Amino acid sequence: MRTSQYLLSTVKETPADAEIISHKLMLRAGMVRRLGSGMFSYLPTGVRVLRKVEDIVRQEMNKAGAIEVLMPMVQPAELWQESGRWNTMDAELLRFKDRHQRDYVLGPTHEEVITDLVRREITSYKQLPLNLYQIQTKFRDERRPRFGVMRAREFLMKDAYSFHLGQTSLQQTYDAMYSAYCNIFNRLGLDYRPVLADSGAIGGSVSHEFHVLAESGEDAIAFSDASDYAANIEMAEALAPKGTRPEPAHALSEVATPAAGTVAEVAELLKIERNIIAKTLFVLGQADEQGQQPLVALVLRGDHELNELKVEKLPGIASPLQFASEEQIRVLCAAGAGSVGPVGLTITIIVDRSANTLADFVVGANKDGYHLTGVNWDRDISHYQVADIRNIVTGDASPCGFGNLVIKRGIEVGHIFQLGEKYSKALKTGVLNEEGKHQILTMGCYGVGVSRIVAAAIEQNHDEYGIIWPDAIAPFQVALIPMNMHKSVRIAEVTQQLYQQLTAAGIEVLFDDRRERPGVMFADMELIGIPHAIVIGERNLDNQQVEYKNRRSAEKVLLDITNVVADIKQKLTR
RNA sequence: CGGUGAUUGGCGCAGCUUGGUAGCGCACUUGGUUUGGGUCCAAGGGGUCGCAGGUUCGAAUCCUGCAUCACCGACCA
Repeated sequence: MRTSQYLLSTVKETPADAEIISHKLMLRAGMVRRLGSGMFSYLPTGVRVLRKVEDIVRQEMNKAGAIEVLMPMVQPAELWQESGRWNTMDAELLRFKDRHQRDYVLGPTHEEVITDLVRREITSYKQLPLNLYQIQTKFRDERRPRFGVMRAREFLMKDAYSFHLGQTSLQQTYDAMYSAYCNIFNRLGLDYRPVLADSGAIGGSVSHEFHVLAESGEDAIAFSDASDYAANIEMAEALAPKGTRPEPAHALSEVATPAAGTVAEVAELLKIERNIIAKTLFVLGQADEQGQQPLVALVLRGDHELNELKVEKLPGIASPLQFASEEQIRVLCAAGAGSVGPVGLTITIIVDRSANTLADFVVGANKDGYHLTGVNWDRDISHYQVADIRNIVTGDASPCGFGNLVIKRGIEVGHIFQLGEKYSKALKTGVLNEEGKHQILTMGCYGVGVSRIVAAAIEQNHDEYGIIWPDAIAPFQVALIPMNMHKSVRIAEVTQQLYQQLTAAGIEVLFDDRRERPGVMFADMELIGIPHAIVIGERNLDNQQVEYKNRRSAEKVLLDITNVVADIKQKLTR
């Protein structure tokens, strides 16, 4: 490709609304342009990278035995009503009507459509197992689109769905997808980790996320420093602290804590550490026969954070989790939220494992402006349950039994689930098994965020000059940068010749034939992130040589003109 | 969804307080100059000032409503 025939669209100034580096660089490098909130047009350079990622994903899926299909982005509401997600998915689901006033959704994912397809096409156990995938645009009405294509509303995703007669078969495909995903991210050249995950809104049980590690990642991942254990922070179990709870040493007493509402303020006022304060939160319990939702108290150590996901899974708790209102708290405790505690409460009290090992701790007195000190479990609070309801923190013992946890940030680029029968049951999808009996299918589903990978790759591969593409997904592999070509016939001839040779060898070359100054060409090729550059100049030409420059290492070497193609080929396969 | 802020040429911004019909840098066009790291000089083209209403002799500027976009927050009592 010649730059004069191409749409380079690079810009010097960073548009004001770009927040993270990948977003800025994708705009500056002329890869994408924003159309509306969370919606992007891809310019030629962006498309090239997107297609490379897509191709790798497609190849590895095919290799793993999955078969490609393509399903509509617009889907009839009936299917979503049938699965129940018309009601449960709520705000993220973009709904609209056609001219006949029929309801439709823009597909945020395709479980309903694929399950419907399979229930029509698959009639016998002999056709199973089956793993179908597509690479398709999705639309999710994110509550807050941001970071460019990283969290866009419209995005490109590979989604695969597998169908089985039983858990053994599902596990086999799941394992095959797990290793296919490892192959994908290895080939992409990204630093990634598979982590244990929650299956969230999609439903199901066993699940792994694949994360590209990056400071700007929106997810926190817990790693063991002594094993392969890795889990999304919302999933990582906080083990009960070792050792037993100390015996009470102090009597219960009330202290005035005017104007101290938060844990930090109370700690400051009483000159104590936050970890001997217990904070109490109130959530709604499951509705009884009359539809009444009792309050449930949650007690955590002052320096810990509630894990909503863990709480939501406990019996007796409303799901989705709902916090009690200020009024409800005041009615129950006769005090504002800043002065509440578990002492004297008759409702269900759930205590975090760590808070449970406290002795002589501090809680709100259920009296505005007062706290209790010297509080002890059993002696002062008789009925309570103990559970793991907090987020893990750095240094906690790893649930795997080896080492301690460290927390890193990651960008979720892949997610595999064992769905079970959630959709096949709702949509009554089954076949006759070997015994001639009707059996509901078991499903798995496997997603890769194709457009998100592009942004994630940039987060992990850039410098002050711009993007540094891994070879596998670079928009072009080689940049040809002639010095003063429009004045020197010799330079022009050699560059044309190299362009033809490299192109003929199947190498993707961007030949900068613009009438621009060298600085402009260097800056653009570096911004776009082309991994290998060849600079053709008069001085080196006198020795029948051109200069090679590596984008990542900045290594410069002289190559003999006659060897350029071979030398570049060698660098590309390395 | 809550809070804050923004909206002026393709991009980044000034002008608004104190009303008088729009300006700067980049980009673009033309000519010249320069040519191994975003040259320099000159001359140009391009804007219903987000939309709708109001106040006024007169509105980018003041008032009202709407729209769009962004940031922060959405357990941390």
